[in-house]
Amino acid sequence: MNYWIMKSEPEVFSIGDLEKKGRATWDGVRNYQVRNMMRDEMEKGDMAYFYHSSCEQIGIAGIMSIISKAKPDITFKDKGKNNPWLAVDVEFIARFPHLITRADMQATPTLKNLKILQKGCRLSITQVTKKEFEIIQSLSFSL
DNA sequence: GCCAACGTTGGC
DNA sequence: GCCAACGTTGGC
Repeated sequence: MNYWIMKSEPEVFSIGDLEKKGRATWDGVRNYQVRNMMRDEMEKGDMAYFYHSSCEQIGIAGIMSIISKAKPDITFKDKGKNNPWLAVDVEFIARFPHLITRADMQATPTLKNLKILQKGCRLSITQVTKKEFEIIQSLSFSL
């Protein structure tokens, strides 16, 4: 069982959109490092936080689970080339009553190694430890 | 909107 | 395979 943080711009796809749909395909990943993680390390049953990026309120908005293995990303449209990209299906679990902001996480010393907080991190999906996952969950209650 | 930090591309 | 130029990401 693995734990993840997955970024999305809420103007494109938000936790509210996922809540309405219940399930969705996490597609559009166009980074080989991220693709390889999806292919090699993501498993059905993994847990993931939904992170809102590039917006007014940056931070973790809720929880979802991974409900499929990596499969071809059908949003890739380039006939003549074979499709290197992958997607996974996710399912809504919960929306946090209050967003856990980036600043909240930066102010938490035990989260200082979070990849998402490192300068220059542009990976849309990063793995977190079980410990970090639990610390974030505890923040959702204490804020 | 700015810009640093990456990733990708393409000529050599 | 090197590396400059370019494009993209994403916090601020």
